[in-house]
Amino acid sequence: MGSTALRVRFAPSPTGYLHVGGARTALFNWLLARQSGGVFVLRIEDTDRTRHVAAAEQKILDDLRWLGLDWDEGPDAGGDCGPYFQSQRLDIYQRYVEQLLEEGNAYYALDTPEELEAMRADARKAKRASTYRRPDPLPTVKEGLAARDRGQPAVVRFLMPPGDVVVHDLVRGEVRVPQDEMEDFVILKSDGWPTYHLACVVDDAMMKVTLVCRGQDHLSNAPKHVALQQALGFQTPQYAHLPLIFNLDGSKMGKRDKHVAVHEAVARLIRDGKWTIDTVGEHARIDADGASRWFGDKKAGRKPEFQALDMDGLIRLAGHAGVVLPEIDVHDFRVSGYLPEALGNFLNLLGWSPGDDREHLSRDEAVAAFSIDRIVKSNAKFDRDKLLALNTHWCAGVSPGRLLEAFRDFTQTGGSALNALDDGTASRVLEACKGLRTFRDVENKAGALFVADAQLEYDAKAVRKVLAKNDGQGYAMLERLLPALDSLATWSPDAVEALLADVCEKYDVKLGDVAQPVRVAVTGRTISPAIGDTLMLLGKERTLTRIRNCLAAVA
RNA sequence: GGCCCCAUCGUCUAGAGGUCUAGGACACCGGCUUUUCACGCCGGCAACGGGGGUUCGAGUCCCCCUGGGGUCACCA
Repeated sequence: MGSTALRVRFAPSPTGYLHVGGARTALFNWLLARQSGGVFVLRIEDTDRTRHVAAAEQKILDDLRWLGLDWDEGPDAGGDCGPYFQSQRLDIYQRYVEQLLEEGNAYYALDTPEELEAMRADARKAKRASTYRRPDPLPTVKEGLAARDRGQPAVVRFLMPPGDVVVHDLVRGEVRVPQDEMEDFVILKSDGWPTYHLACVVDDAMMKVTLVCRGQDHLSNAPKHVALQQALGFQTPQYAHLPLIFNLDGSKMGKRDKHVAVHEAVARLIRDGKWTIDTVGEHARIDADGASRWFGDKKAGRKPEFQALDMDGLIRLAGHAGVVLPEIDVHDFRVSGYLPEALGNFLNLLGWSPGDDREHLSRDEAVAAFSIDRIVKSNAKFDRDKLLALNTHWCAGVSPGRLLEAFRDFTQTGGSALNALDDGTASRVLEACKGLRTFRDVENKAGALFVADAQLEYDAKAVRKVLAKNDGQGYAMLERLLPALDSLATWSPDAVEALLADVCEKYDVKLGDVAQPVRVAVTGRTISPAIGDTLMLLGKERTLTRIRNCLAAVA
């Protein structure tokens, strides 16, 4: 790998939460750095002022940390190549633009949007790839500046030098792009901010990045970047372009998916008369105008504007509408009760494999095993079933302490009612929920134990099938059980289960005939931890209270 | 549409010319376990897109076709 240490970077743009695809890229870069003693740089590419989302950086950093990916240089970490926000490096880009301009490698372009559109149309008709027609003669810098000062749109374009460009990609080999495929792309926007291409090339050079590992959607950018590097006299880093990740059905994993899912549910609620537009605003905590823009108005022919609602509002709205959001961001999985160990393991296996039959890799094992030449070339699909299986595996394999820690993050981040539990209780709940697939399972299985007794809701179907059937056989069983439980001296899972077993023998019935009525009576549902654990968690008093309440309700 | 990239079970993948009657995992199907839901255990189904070459021999190399994807912005 040469004499200098490896320096890699992850460069997200703060437009929302950390996407799983981005997380995979970050993970691979991190792995590369950690296994080689190299440096992992985090850089925020916030040069798009229109798409910038407030506090998005913090969310991204937070989810990166949650995944266990730490960076050596970047926001909160500092470093010698900062600042690590592109919005704070504007003067640097300006310098290089001037250099390019002076050396005749760039020029001011004064085309109007209409002219550009016309060029695109022409190119399409002529079946040409590049659309931009270089002006002849080129405007001088003076003319450009003058036009800009007059308020005319003026951008700076890179003057693409003649000759094909070859990119040496570590996963794809040599990629050659013919010269006429590349046009004079914009490097400085009319608002004075750099485009991605310029900022990225300049920063990678100044931050001494030796290897650029990113998604394959950037492959077609690589030749442009190489040409720019040559014009600026920069060294070209090594490149590795990762295969892309799609939904199982082949569609892209876009954040639109979430809006669409919620929108459909809300439309249904409104159609059924259960909600109005005001309800939407209320739940999403946005004003009436925002709500109506987000939802759209069919009669007025107004399409939904999804940007009217940010992700946090959308999450709130989804909660109220009873929609499980399609999970596409790291944060979604965090809120859904996944372990970072599992998500990381899963992402690690998307586009890479260790080469043997191992599927379960700890982070340390991944650091040891990872290598760029084992990266797969073809795109992958995100199979949630497999992720679920991995999560199940890690939930079972992780230490009780670690599981508790992760569970607390889940209840906190997702706003679970179980967040109120103390550590001791939470541990016992986790223990009683062994076999869990996600932390949501814990909520579903044990949540009813922690609502107030008077608030306990009974599932009608469960009552019918377990308690009421056969002339109230279940209720009868409860009547018999009540005094026995009441007089039970030691309240432990074993003692409770022994008592139930005795009852079975005494009345010659199956364990299910006695345990299920109790379960339904104390939880309102047919699902809960093992009956001994369920009653233990509930405590003797509340168990008896709930059974009495249940009996009283039918009396 | 131009250009670029890719192509093994439904999915993630192993496979770097003979050891491939193609391996593993998830999903699925059967069975076992079981007081619910899960978990767990055992077994089964299931793939080299098509056509040409090269070679004694091709899933593995080459070409074409087909299919999928990316990209063609003053977004990154």
